[in-house]
Order: sequence, then C-alpha cells, then structure tokens
Amino acid sequence: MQSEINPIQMNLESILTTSVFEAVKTLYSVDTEINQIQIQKTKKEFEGDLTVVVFPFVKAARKSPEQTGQEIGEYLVQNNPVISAFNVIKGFLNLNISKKYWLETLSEIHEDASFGIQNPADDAKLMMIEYSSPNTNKPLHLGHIRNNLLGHSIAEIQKANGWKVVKTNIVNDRGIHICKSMLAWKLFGNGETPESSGLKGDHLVGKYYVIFDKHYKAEIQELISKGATEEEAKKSAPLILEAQKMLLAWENNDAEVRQLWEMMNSWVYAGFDKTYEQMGVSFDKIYYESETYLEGKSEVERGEALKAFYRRDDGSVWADLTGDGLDEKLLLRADGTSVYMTQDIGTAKLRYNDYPINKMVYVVGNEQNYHFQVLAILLDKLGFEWGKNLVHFSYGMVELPEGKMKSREGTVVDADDLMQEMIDTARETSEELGKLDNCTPEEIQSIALMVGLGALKYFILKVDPRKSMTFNPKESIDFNGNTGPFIQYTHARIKSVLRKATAQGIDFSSMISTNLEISDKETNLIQLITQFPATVREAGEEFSPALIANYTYELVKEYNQFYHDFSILKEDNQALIQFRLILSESVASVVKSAMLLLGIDVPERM
RNA sequence: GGUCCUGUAGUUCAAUGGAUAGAACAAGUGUUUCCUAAACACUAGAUCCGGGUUCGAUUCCCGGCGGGACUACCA
Repeated sequence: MQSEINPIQMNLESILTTSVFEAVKTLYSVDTEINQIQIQKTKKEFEGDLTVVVFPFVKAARKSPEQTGQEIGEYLVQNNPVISAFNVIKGFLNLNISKKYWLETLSEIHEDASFGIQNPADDAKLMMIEYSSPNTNKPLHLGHIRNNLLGHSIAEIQKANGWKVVKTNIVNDRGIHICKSMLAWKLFGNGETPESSGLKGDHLVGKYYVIFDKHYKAEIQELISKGATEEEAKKSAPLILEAQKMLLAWENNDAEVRQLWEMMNSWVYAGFDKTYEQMGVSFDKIYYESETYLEGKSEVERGEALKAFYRRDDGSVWADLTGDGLDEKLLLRADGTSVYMTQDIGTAKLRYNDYPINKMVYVVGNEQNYHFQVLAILLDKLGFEWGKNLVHFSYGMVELPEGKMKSREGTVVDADDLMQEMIDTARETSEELGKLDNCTPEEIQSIALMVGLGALKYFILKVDPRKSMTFNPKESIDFNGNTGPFIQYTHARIKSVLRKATAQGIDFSSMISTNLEISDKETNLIQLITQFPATVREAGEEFSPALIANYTYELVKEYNQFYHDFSILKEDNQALIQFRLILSESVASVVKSAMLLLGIDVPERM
C-alpha cells in the first residue's frame, strides 16, 4: 500500500538506496542493512540536493569517513545517471541530482491531478474517528476548537492515505450536568428562550449552568458556615439533591423532565450546528449518549453476570482493576443511574455493530488517558476482541498564560467569539491594506472568513498535537510570518501571476523542454514539492497535522524567496517562463491540497 | 502518595541518533519607478542540571530540579 502512494519521491530515494547498497557491496564486499543507509535532504548551507550519511560504512571500509564518502561518491556518479556530482564534507556525502531529473519530475507532478492524495479504494479499510463530543450544558470553547480541528484534519489526512473514514460524534446529552442547567432554568429562567433573549441556544443553556453553579456554591458556603464540612456540604446542598432527583426522573422517563430536556437540547443543537458550520467540520454519524447508555447499562449487567464486575451492598456496580495495576472503577451508581464510562461501553458496542470498523480512533484530550486505559480493559473483560485495539488519540490541552481554562472562573475562550474576532481582524487588515477594493461585499466577506479562520486553524494545527499549547488572548493571533494567512497569501500571489499569464495568452499546460538551466532555488522548490506525498503519509502514520503545516510553511517560504529573486513573466526565455509558471502552479496546487488536509481554504486573491 | 506527560532564544513553535540546534513574533536596520510589501534581506538572541550508551545525544537510558494532567457515585 505504501510504496504505491508516491512513486515520484519514493523512486529517487529507493534508487539512491539501491545504488549506495551496490556501491558498498562492490567497494567493500559487504551487504549493508537497508536501514543503515540514511538519505536526507542536504542542509541549506551545503552544496547538493540529497545527502548520504557515511558513518555506518566506515567500519566496513576501514577508511576515514572522508575517504569512504569520496569512494562511494565516485562510484555513484559513474554508475547512476541521475547523480550529476558530489562533494564530501566530514562524514557526509552530498549528491547533486541532475537538472533533467528534476525537470522531468516536475513535469510528471504537474500532470498528476491528485498528486500526493490517495483516494480510498472500494475495499479500503475503515477507520472510525470520534471527535468533538460536546456536553450539551455549555457552548464550545477553545479546547473544543483544538479537538474539532484535529479530528477533522486527521480524518482528511487518513482519507488521503487511502482509508475509508467515518467521522463520528458522541453527544453527551444526558447526565447530571444537563440536569443542572435544566434545574437552574426551571428555577430562575422565567421562561427565557433563545428567541426571547436573542442568545444563541448553546450560550443560553450555558448561562444557566453557570447560574446553577453560583447558587450551588452559595448553598455550600451556607452549610459550611453552619458547621458542615466541605464534603458534606457538597453532597447535601438542596440544589444538588434536586439535580440528582431530576436525573433519576429523567432515567425513569418522567414526561415533564423529558420535555424540558428535549427543549433545551434542541436549543443547544441549533447553536452547535452554527458553530460547526462556521468551523467547517462535519460528521457522518452522530451518536447520542441518551441512546447508547442503556446498551451500556445492560453490558454492565452482563459483566456482572459474568463475574467480571461486582455489586456492592449499596447497589452500586464496580470493576476491580487492581489486577491491572489500576483502581476500582464505578460503572453504575447506587441509585442505578449510569456514568460516563457506562455509556462509552454501550457506544463502542453499538458502533462495532453498525460498521465494519478496522480501526477506532478517539480524539480526546490527554486528561482522559486514564479513562481510555480503563475503557479498553473493561471492553476486554466483556469479551470484545477489539477492546484492546481502540486508539486514544490523546492530544494536549490548550492553556492560557495563567494556566488551564476554568469555566467556573469565567476564563474560557469562547469558540464563537474567537472565530468572529479572527474574521473581523482579517477584514480590517484587508481594508487597511486596500487589497480588496475591487471586490464585491460578498467576496470580501468570503475572503475574511477564509483568512480569519485560516489564521486560527493554522495556529492550532501547526503545533504537535501531543503537546499542550499556550494561547494568549491578549495577543491576537498573527497574520504574518509562520501563519495561515502567509500561506494563503502565497497561494493568492501565485494565482494572480497565473491569471496574468493566461491573460497574455501564454500556454503553460505542459512542459516544452526538460533541457533547461535552472537555478538551485528552483531545483530546491521542485525537491520540496516531491516531498509532499511522503509528508502526507508520515502525517497519517503519526496522526500529526502539524507535519503538514510545517511542510507547507517551508514550501511557501522557499517560494516567496524565489518569487522575490526571480521574475516569471518578464523573463526573456519563453521556455523558462513556461517552466516557472508550471513550477508556480505546482506549488499553488500542493499548497491548496495541503491546506485542505488541515481544513483551511485558500483564496484566489487577498 | 501512585501513574502518566512535559522542560529548546524575551515569547510562541521546529529539529527519523547526524553537519554550525531551525523558524516566526517581539527589538533594531534596510528593500517598492519591478508578476500582490499579508513579502524579501540583514543584526542580536536558546537545548533545566548531573551522569550513562554511541564515531556522534535536543532526541535513547538513569538520577535530580521545575511545570502539568489523572488518580470522583463529574464529564
């Protein structure tokens, strides 16, 4: 599956590897292990395109690294027509690849409409990717943004690597949290609705979650002042008792509670839909906890019958995981209501019933590492052979300079607000620079959307997903430098040149000549382009959109230098003009594909 | 206490065990009769500490120190 993904780049590397293998065998009479042959891109400050590390061969050669490199280099130049020259510095053998090879390669890439992107075959394996997974008691915030962008991007990347992908979302629509919002609304809401308040539905419900917490805290304080311990107070405050009662009523299908629940959830979904739409994410299949938790409950009961789990005197059900080096885990509360883990068991089972899943991936923050460790063990204990194969794609938290975001302390960065802020800034910048003076209001809006969201998405996705990242709300996200807009700008610039070329009647549909003297900057650009397929593959294996982001940045940075130092349309040599147009168009095309893998659109002008 | 993650310029991020540790932002300085200056160029600035493995360690191992997460009848 892999070697077919990118014949172009794979060819060069495997050709060179083979040549080096032969060289070492011929010169020193030893068979080298293939993974000992390390070929890397030559560093900028040295002459050459690709570099062979010679240290692994010096033992066999019984010569100095320099001399070994020299001998291998001579062999390669004589025996491989693709290699035009070499030089040795310390233990590094730098190879020049012939210009003709690069030009032919560019020509091939230019013909390939889906360069670097593999379309899933009919019999491709199926990967289900869960992401987003919101609670219905509060609006989405910056942490969800990272989750959603990662989920969406990883789905795109896996598709580009030939997987069939089902994007799924488990909505945590039931439980004690939503009862808190419901109760607060009932007590303090005076019938407020999204329509009456003008508030987006998810924000309205979130408001009552906060109101609940405020009153709950006050009750706790009062109880403490009357001599209760904090723990006692938390458990016995009237509001929390009331919320628990409501949860029980909900699980018992109480008509009034269910009606309230449905109404408030419908507000939330309308709000979420807007947020998702603006963010550009979507799902193929949505599961609701309210529809899966009963399956989870019956699985827990089955587990109890299997003696995998046990029931305590108070009626609560537990799994003893001390044998696995973990603690005991609650699966059903004493009052019979279910917890997060219960429904996750049910959801997993239903998914495997619904789809022929080859790989199940959960995009969930690293704060839940323990949860997924436990989930895998529990499913295994229940006899599901796939239980241990679940992949928890564990990404780092988004932190503020002061530390973790806390909804109760009002330090969360709201997703809707942040996106709007980015879009507004993009529009203002465009206006200041006078870039879009000839555009219609609709075009201006569409570009502001692309650029503002591009800045946000790139900012999030360029960071290694496993690492936690810092977001400083006081410093707005940049539009210059290593940013989404910089990449988008490069694309727009190229498109502008291509439009001019077309207007002048220049044909650059295919390459006239591969016998051209091209500069090092240009060969380097071609070489960077050839690395795109390998980057997509690596991003898929590593589950890392950041690799795509960093690759694209390197490519456009290089292109901007080229753009600055060379002229395209004002060149005298027609063949060179055509070559540079093809080069530019290929860069634009890779940039567009790469950004699409990140869920970022690129504009034709900006 | 236990388990896990993490520590790179002032800041935000890079670097399959390979060359002189790369960028960007912020600071300072240049480039526009020339295809989009949201650009390009230049200057200054960093691997937490101590051992080990290796021809070679930011990377792997051990021990410190610092930061974080989890360890709920929350999700």
